[in-house]
Amino acid sequence: MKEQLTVLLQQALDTLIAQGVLPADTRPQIQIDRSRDKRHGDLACNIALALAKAAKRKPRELAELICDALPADPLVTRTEIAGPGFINFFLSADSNQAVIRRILEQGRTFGTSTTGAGRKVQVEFVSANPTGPLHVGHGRGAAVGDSLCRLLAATGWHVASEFYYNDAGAQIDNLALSVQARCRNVSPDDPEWPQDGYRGDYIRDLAQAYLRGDTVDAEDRHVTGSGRADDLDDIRQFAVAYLRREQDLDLKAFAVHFDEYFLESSLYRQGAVEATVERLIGNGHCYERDGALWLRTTDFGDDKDRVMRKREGGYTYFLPDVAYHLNKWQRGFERVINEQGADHHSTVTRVRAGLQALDQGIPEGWPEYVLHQMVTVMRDGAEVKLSKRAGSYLTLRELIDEVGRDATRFFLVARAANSQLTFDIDLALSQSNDNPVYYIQYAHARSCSVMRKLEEQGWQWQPQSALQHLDQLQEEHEKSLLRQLDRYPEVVENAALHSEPHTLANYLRDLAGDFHTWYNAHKMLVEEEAVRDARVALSQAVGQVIANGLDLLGVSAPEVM
RNA sequence: GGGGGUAUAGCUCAGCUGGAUAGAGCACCGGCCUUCUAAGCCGAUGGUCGCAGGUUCGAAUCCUGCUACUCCCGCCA
Repeated sequence: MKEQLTVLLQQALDTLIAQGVLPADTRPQIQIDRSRDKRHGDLACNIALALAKAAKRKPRELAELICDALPADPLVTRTEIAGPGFINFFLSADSNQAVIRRILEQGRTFGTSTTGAGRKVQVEFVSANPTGPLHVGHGRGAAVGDSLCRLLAATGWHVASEFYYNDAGAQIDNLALSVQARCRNVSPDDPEWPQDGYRGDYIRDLAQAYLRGDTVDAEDRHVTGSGRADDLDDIRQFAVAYLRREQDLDLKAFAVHFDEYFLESSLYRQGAVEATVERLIGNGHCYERDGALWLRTTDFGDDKDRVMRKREGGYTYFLPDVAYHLNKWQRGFERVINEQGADHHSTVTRVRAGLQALDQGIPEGWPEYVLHQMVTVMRDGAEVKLSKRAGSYLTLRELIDEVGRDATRFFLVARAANSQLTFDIDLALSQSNDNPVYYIQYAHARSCSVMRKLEEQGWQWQPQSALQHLDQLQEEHEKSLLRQLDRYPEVVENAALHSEPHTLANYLRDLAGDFHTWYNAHKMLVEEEAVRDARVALSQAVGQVIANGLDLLGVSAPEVM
């Protein structure tokens, strides 16, 4: 609808240019906004305010001229000039009601677009090292990252999801030593316990499984434990597989899927790390100091230079990170979005600097980052304390078991990533309108219930004939709902474009609120057939949009509650 | 000390990327009411958008400088 209006406005401006009212070189950005206030019509345009100076006229006067030059169109019933010079458009009832037809015809595809045009985008998220179960912070990454994938796919991108992890570094050695200690019945408080060992109880379970000779099947590896406590390498293999399997189960419980699991070790095996170092040295961005090899990242906006190769010869994590991202670039991803905890923010500049130093024509802002802030968990009005030293923390799976997948996903995705999040378990569990998940799902269930009730009463409802009666939707509540429904495709588009899935969550809460209000105010299953047809059509449309939107958040839309 | 993030109603948070009188839910207050599903419904009150400047027709939104909270700042990952 905005597009049609833009065309009309452009024609009006062309006319004014031809008449000499506007300078010939006017290249205006036509911006059309939805009116917040009903009295300001349906859509508003600020073009007269923006062009007033160029036209050397008062904004209202120019607005008048634009309106006069506007071609007539059945879409627009009338225009009005308001405030400092806004042009308000009042659209025909017909065009407002047409959204229901679009929704019912398009069904599950309503709200999707082809904006991405099949271009390749990769979303990397979670990327937890296999040293323990996933915690709530990983859950936030999983919820946000997976929703981003869904949003991008819905807007026409070719999406690949990826999980990156280190299966061979110092932390994994540490893991193996911890498991070995447990195999030998050493406890975290014993003097022989390894320095910085992983103290959690899961290490004990892991050790027992190893000693039993269990076989573990993870998504990307399969290992049988030998049970030999002396074989540290075997323990390492087993421990990584075991914890990867645990994480797979966590992700499965969360309905999150990855197309690719990428191993840091593979970069070394393929020589990608060496090749990257040589390239960086060859480009003259490196120097030696104190026996270490440094990259001059300050040339690319970092606040200090970074060590790439340590004095003892090993590489810092930063170098494989650069090699990894070069690999992503070579795989042809036009966009790469990395979803990570905000504590990794310092790597952003570093990785981008490294990529620039490679001189491969990689854009400066590539890759994109979505960084999420910390999650704290509340239960019974008090913060659930997480003790890293004792290795005790609330795992993602425990949270899902307690409040369910839908509530967990919704709560973790419903807040802007870059603000801190408090997860209120009591709220997530409550079946009341305080709980947005319940509130939204209930709106969907209600819309389904109306249909069931209709059939019980022996009434017929056919979309084709119902669509003939949309002019019956005259109540204010119905008009607000129509406006709300009409926004949905834009909401999806913007959420995908700006990597902000929380805006979709907010939208759904608003839509559900409008639906409940309408439901309370007006009976749908009235005797009068035309009115009933139209209202059921609206109810169906709302249910469809809620189902579509919830799906993009990875939340189910139950038909009965 | 350097950097990231945040700051909006008593509380939890929105605010469509610069638009018109800043919104919602809780809480509080006043009415109504038990329904096509069982979250009751309607309304009122409540704001120096952290502070101070700047940019322009117009700023919660952009820029600069402060303040508070928070996270990061290793030849760990």
